[in-house]
Amino acid sequence: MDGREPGVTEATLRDVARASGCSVATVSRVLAGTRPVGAETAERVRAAAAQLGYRPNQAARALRSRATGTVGLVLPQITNPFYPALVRELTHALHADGRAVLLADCDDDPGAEAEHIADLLARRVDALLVIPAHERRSRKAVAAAAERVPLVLMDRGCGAGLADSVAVDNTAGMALVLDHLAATGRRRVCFVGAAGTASAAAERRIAYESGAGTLDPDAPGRVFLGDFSVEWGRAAVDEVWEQRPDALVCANDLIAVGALQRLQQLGVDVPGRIAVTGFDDIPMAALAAPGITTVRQPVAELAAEAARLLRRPPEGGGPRPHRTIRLAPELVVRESSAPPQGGRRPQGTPDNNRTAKLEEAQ
Amino acid sequence: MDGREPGVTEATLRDVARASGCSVATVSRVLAGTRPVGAETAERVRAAAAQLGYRPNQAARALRSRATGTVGLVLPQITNPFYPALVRELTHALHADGRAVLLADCDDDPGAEAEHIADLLARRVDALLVIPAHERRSRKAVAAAAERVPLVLMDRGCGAGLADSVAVDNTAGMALVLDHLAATGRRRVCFVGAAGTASAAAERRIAYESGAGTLDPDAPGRVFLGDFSVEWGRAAVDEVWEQRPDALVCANDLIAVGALQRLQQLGVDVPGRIAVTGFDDIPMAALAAPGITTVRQPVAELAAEAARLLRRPPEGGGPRPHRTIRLAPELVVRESSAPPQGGRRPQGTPDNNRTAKLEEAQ
DNA sequence: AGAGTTTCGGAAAACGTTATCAGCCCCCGC
DNA sequence: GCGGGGGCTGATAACGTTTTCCGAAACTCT
Repeated sequence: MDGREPGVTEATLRDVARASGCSVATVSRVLAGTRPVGAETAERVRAAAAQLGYRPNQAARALRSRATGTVGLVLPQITNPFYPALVRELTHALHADGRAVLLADCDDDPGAEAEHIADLLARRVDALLVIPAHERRSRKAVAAAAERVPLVLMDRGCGAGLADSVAVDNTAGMALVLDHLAATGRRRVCFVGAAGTASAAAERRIAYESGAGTLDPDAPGRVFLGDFSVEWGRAAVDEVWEQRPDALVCANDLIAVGALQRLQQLGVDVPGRIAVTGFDDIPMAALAAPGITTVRQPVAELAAEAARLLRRPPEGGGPRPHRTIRLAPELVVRESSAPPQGGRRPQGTPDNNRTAKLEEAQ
Repeated sequence: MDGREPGVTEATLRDVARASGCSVATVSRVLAGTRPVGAETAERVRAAAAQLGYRPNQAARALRSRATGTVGLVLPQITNPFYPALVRELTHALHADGRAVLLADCDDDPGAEAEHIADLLARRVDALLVIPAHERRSRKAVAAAAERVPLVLMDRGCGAGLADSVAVDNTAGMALVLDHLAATGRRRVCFVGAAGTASAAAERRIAYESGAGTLDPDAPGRVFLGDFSVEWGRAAVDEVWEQRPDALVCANDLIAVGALQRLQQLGVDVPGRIAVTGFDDIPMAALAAPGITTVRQPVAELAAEAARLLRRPPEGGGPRPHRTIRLAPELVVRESSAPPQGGRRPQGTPDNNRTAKLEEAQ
């Protein structure tokens, strides 16, 4: 119907050259805009290209110009509820720069992560965005990659000074939570966090310990550590209960969800008797009942910063100091931390905060 | 440290050839295994390649062999809670075949979808995996793409007979739910679904209408339609209430979550007074309290089938009939549909079904 | 032992771009 | 009138693979 032969083959630069009556070099120039070209010729070329539906072969372009217009995104587990939103913003930011995103899910395995990174390098990605699977065990592969292409670490750290990095300011976030709890009259807070040296775990824990003192001199000591899971959140309630806390500061939303579940199971009034807070603002935090007060990571801004770092390559010749960007988070107050005076759970206002309309339009 | 010059350049086939004392052709052959080659030479080549840390340049390979080893994955919204798990399984299945995944998130916009598809084709993906954003408006771009590369539709339809497709058997899933409700003594069920012609919406609605008759001749008529969102789930409860149902069959888990929230807000006992069921088994279904009985999509199998379809290309010359694969889902019984006799909510057994340990190890 | 047949290795031609290097023409200034 | 800049343009050499196409051996078989 479009006049092409059965052996449907893509229009190439030569075809456009032939059709517009000039050389491949000229066509390349007008299409890439690398060097000035006569107005009339340019017009002819453009017309021919449009008419033939020409699309440059990215493989050839990549081979010749040693740039694929492609960025590798390596993450531990896409099913981690915090990541889909981040991935979404990252792909949008990168697509806006005309770069495509090669996705690799490592299943939390540093070995698989190393393989994926190597594969992406062989595919000649222009840059890498890595959320390391492990603070220590990811280091080697990341370091090796970082000296071959621009690399930005996201969300989690990976030892010191390996590469540029972008993450939320966990310390500021924890301060927001503690201030809020203090302002709404909570006095006996406990921290339910995650053990280990992973940056989010450590930073949030330390931020709590150094910030909780204003509430109660003993508060910094009431720290309970497990992992970043709903299960631990459930279990932590039983551990923490003998401390008679009036607020549970959880190191992320999953822990908070677990804690909330267990508290409700025990018939404890939240927030009347005890407040619960989370971190990250995953979708589930808004949908829990009561909605969970949490710290929203500025996902779009994190993505934008990462894209910006990749745009501006190492420039200087020598080993330039790595750029570390920390973005301020935002406190999202929901019912789980409403002031305790009204002993009853607030009804009828499920979530007045801007809840992304979570819609699954299948 | 590794002896390379500052102008760090990748080892190439020529380098390996020089180092092993044979020609590029031979090196290519032993590394690609396309043709038999002398055992001793092969060994020398392999040693040299390993020693130089040679990795084939995929751009060059793609240019020459017209295959990039890359698959485009186009989806409407990665933040849709059902998709992360699917994306995870897809990337794993494709990586196992040695293919990389280019991810494109369309933000539910068919226009953006068309652009992404065109871009992926320009990047010479070997195949496309598409979850169409819109039943009708995605059709054109998908059809155009389908005649250039192997294309598999997933999860949702896109008009008739465009391409191969893989999805869950919605009809079978709905039957599982209705059988379960009948077996546990529910008699007045209502369906809370989504309007429109999108395949999941339509198929689940029709499956309900044709299957609910065995419970109660009037049941097929008790159908309430909105969209696939938590908000609609909340609102639907109020609409449906005057029907005095003892079971709410929701067309997906988000609706079920919303319905459950509203019911709890109204102080209605679930499952004592009324059962609630969902569809898809998103993570939130397991974590709601009570856990939501739902239909689990066989995500890993769906991904495996899609990968399989892509592996086996259209083969025959002529326009071969499209393959449509429907996989049977699995009923996951949780507390929200426990038999009504015990008027009290079951305590202390939050979710004995195999709940993936949802962990956010930051 | 000679002809056919396999096996292995190299030279070289693609693949579709981009970048370099000349060439051409026209115009300017002496 | 003539040498020398500038704009534009066309050949052509890369880029790093894969893939013919060929020779040169080394076998096999009569």
